Amino acid sequence: MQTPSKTSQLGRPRTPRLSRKAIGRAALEMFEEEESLSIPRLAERLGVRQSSFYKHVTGRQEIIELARGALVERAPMPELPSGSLDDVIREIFDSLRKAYGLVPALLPLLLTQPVSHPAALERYDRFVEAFEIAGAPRHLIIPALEALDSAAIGASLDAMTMESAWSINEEEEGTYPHLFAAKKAVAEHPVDRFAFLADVLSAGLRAAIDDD
Amino acid sequence: MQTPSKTSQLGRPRTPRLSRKAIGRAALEMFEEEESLSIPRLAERLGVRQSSFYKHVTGRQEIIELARGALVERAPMPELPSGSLDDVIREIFDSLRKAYGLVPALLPLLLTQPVSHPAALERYDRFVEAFEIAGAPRHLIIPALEALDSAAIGASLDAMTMESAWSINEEEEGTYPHLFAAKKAVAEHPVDRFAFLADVLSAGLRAAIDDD
DNA sequence: ACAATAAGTGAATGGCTTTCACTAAAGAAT
DNA sequence: ATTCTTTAGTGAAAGCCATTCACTTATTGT
Repeated sequence: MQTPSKTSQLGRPRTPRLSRKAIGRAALEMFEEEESLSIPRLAERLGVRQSSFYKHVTGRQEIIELARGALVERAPMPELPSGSLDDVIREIFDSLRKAYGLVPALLPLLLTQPVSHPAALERYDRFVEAFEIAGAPRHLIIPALEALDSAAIGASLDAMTMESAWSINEEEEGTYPHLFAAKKAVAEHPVDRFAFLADVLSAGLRAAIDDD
Repeated sequence: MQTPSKTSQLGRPRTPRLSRKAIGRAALEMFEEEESLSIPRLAERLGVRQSSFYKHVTGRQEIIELARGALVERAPMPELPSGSLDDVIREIFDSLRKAYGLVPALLPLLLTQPVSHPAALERYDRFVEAFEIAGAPRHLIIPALEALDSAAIGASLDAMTMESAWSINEEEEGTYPHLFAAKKAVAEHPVDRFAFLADVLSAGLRAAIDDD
């Protein structure tokens, strides 16, 4: 009479070891901690073999989409201001950047595939609703949302690429004088990029929408 | 006396088969045609073995940076308007989107590493110069340029992801009613995303800059 | 009780990037 | 001119990766 310490793990387990939700969450954690996704390493994290994933998911792309879902589910839906257009724009942008800021490594991968996870679609649906309530013309809502989304992603990535998006040394000061001076100026007089972008988007979107 | 049809290709060739410029150009072409970069396939294109690259380049990342250089060198520097801020903003945005639109597959990879190719740095240096001439405050030039860059990348990627960034079927109309309606509205009343973004950025950046 | 299905495994395939000892030519020094 | 050093390309291999598939064991439906 031995404790069934059989670790052979063959055949169907009595209790499920995986689920789409667990996969999404673990993938998201992996992106945060390792800045990349590897299926063998994800399997290790979950105490499972790599081939097991393919019972729940068609491939890598789908795991990435599940990570998007996990990201959305982690950040609670913000109070959606039935407020002014300005409030709506700032609230959405803020909500996006907060989520994206946590996992910069995931962003380039999210950019290359359409949003299909239900939790994410639901979130965007609410964003659209807020735009409607604020009185935005319906045909401009999608373009506006796309603009907010890429701006939030771009800013989060810029924030990750430490130092600067342009890598130049001291000795190249003479080669790129204007760029160098501009970098120096912003170093001496730092600008909060998120606040700046929020201002730009708010003013810009309101102008574009009112012109309609 | 035989024609030296020896294809053994061993040892140093009499005339160089590779150069950083040729590698960058070929990589860019490969991104355009195959939407990805693989070193073995790039070697095939250039009639060379994969290990040869490592005599000219430290690795994959550097090849991507050379592709960035090739992209910049392909598009001629636009006439830089010593004009109004509005002109400068639109000219830069247009120049960026034209370049990026040709190689959407490359963009996510460019996003994740700083600009270091001299041709690219030189181009950005001129952009900064144009901002200076237009009278933008120096510490806001870099943030403004970052905003233009991410917007151009985001819009080019959105344009690639055919149909829509949000993938929903007819039968999900009820699940995401606002999103669905907004998609329908923009389908019926199409919006040129680049023109829209140009308007948003122009108005937004001018407002943010004038507020200073 | 039994068939069908579902979840997990193990092994293999074919792709990828990078490294390194090797070869042959070019360029520098004597 | 000869020799030495450096340079550009090769070939083979190591160590990753994602994906597939025949197999095993449990659960579910009849």
